[in-house]
Amino acid sequence: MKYNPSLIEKKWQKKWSELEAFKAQINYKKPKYYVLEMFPYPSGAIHMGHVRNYTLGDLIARYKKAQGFNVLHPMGWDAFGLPAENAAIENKTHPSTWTYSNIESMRIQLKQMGLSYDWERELTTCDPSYYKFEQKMFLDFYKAGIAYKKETLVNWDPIEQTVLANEQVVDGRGWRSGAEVEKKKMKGWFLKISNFADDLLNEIDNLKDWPDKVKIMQKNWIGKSYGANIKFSIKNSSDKLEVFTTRPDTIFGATFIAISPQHPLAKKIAEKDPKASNFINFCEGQSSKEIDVEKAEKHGYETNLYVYHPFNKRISLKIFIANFILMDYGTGAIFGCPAHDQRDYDFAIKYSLKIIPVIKTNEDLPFIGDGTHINSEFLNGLNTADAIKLSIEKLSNLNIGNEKVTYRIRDWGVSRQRYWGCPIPIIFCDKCGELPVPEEQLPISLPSDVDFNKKGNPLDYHPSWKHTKCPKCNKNATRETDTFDTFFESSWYFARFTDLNPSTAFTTEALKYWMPVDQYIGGVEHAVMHLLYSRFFMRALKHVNSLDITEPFTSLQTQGMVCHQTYKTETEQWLFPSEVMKKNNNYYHIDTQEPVIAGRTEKMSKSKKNVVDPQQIIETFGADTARFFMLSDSPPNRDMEWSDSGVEGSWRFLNKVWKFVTHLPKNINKVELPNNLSENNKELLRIMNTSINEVTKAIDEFHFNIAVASVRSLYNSISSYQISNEDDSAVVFYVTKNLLILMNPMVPHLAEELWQILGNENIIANESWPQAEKSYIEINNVKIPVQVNGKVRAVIEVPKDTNKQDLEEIALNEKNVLKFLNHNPKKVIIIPNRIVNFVI
RNA sequence: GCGAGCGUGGCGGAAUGGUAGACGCACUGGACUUAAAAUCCAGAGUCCGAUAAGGACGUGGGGGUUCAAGUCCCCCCGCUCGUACCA
Repeated sequence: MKYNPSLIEKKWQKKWSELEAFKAQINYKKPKYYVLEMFPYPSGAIHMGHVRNYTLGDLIARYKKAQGFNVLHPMGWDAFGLPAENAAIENKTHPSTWTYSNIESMRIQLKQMGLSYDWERELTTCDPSYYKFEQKMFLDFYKAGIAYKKETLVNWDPIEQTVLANEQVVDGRGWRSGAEVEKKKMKGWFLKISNFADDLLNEIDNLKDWPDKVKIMQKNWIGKSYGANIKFSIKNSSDKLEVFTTRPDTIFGATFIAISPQHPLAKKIAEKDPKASNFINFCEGQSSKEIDVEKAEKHGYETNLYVYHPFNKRISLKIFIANFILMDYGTGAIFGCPAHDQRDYDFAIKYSLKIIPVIKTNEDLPFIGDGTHINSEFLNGLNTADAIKLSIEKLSNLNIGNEKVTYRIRDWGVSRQRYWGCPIPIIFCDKCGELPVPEEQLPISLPSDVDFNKKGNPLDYHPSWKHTKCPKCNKNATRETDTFDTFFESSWYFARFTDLNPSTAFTTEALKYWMPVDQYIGGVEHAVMHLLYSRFFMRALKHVNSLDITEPFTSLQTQGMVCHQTYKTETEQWLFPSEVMKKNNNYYHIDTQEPVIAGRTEKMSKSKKNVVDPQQIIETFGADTARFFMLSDSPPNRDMEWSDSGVEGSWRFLNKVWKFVTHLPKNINKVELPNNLSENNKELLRIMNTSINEVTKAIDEFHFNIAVASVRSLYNSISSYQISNEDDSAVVFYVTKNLLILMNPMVPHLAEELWQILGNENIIANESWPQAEKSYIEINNVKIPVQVNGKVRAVIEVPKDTNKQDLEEIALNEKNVLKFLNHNPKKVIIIPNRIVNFVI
């Protein structure tokens, strides 16, 4: 009987489903474990990134089940978003039709992988039964002052008459129309994440099982900084200009003032100064992406306004309007101290402004570090910390400034001017103004009869959808036509999985039992936004008494990307790996035989065609091989390279295991170990118990590649074991059973089938995880390297815990050690069971 | 630009500050076969040496701490992720 994955995989998938093997139990007394992988956008087909993500989660889910936990392992669809609208325009299919048919095919693919999901808990975010709850959440936020409306600048495509996402702007032009993108002021809805900034920041330190890199990125994103606000008096005016600075100590180095083009003062200046107005228009036409703002050449407009230096009225500083000052940060105005800030320095050089050093240094300017203050009147002689403290004290004594904490994080703009998203439940009435939709009218569903051939937002030009009655005065009114950012849906789906109750978003008991998610797994690209929004959302929902959770994810693991070599023809056309063949270390096109250039290994992407279709792999080798390779190749949090030969290696290994187990003598099915174990028996049991420890530890530490290596080693030991009597057979049988249990989370179909072939009646999915027995693992002898000056010159084998004296003596009997010890050692370092090092 | 991460044989990777290269891929030799594939056995970081014993070098580059550094510290280079309307 040959290993036939397509046969056995279908068989066991059916069996698991019949037995409801992975259904989360409603037994709130049992210890629980909630495993979750970031749910996918239903793009149409699963890709290798999904296969990796979901294999990692499935391994954990099956492992925790074996350890006796009541496991919740659900799956759903992040189903709103731009691609559905793009497909609607390109293929003339309705976003809903397109999305739901994609979900159908992807669900089939996920099932083919044998993932242990509780499919009864599947959810789809574009379904009104899901999004109706978030309309209620929004209304709660609105009433609690967490949601508000304000003006922002958006990318406007004048030809398409639509707002463009940042990714739809290519080199300043609309991706479809090619028109130069304009900036348009628009009102949109925001959530006050800034109100929670301190708590979001402080609690990061309590996220013990999150990767440090993610925690650091979130801290930096929130960007809490301590400094001062300083009110400058404007010359010949009663107006004040307030600036924020983290370095009030450098105030005597100030040589200019710069304000954002969006600053109210800039607008006031522009009213009387057409050149200023032109400059502001120019700045607003520039990209507002952070990366573009930072990289753009610095431009300033020199106004004819001055402010007085706060501590010396004889000094006045000119006000510039500058493109690199962000209105969203601080007060939208800064004082420039070129000697001690790189950007101010660049600006000062460009506009020939004075540079006054106020910190003593021998280094080149700008000097950013700490030091003794000079040219700074009352701050002279102080270091940075003391100077900051004293300058703030003086400012507040004079009533022209105060200590100030500022955050980099901006409020979350949740409005999108698109059709395929959750409608925002607000009504505008000419008489009564802006009003929340009464709760009994929820959900506000999307209309299905929309036309994507017209320009603009389908919800806006739909003939009837937006027209409604004012809930207060019953006169004609209109609906909000903006829909939510799709991060809205993904900010609470994990809590929804705990109970899909149709009438309420959450049920307290289920939430209390299942939340928080014990293990969350997804791409590192979500390190900040999705994860921070989710953390914020729980706090916001708690604030409006919807639930009582602060942190949604106890442990987080971020997976690396799946990469593959790239191939190009000599005419620079990308090729799929399936179009390329290798012959004598050269690459050729499989059909045309033309030479192919093999490029570097990069993240799999459709544009470079370096993708391998999981469907193909599953059909050729089976899901278990795909899973096994995914786990074996690289540690989960690093990038991995998909290679055909690696897959074949995994396939070969699974075949070996299959052949070995199916060829075990039929009569060896013994449950008990023999009473008198031979040395060989003991050695095999030692290896097995060591493997149990290794695999367990590796899984707990998320080093699944090591777990795989350990399983392979164990197999190598079993398969090379010489069976010479019945006792040997019994031991081999016993060890093989344990091997299968260890392999089950990795290759569940194969494990089930072989388990059954060994004569077991229960499924292996219900077996308990083995515990290593210490008595087998203990060893008598250890090998210790002997070094001379840190270089290994011999290895000695000695009884465990041999004392220092004996170790030195034994080491000094080694010929090769003596060869390098031409005189008495200056120092001898001996750590029992570890090392002997002679220093000469 | 800013923030974060990563860099170890031909390749993927392993290594509580204590024998660098576990486990695998590719490769080489052998067995089996008319032959090939598959399978099994063996070898293998590079260089010197005899294919041995043994030695030198070796974890992106440079410097440092230490009896001992892939691991800790400083500087540099390269690649990747994020950068707020892609998900």
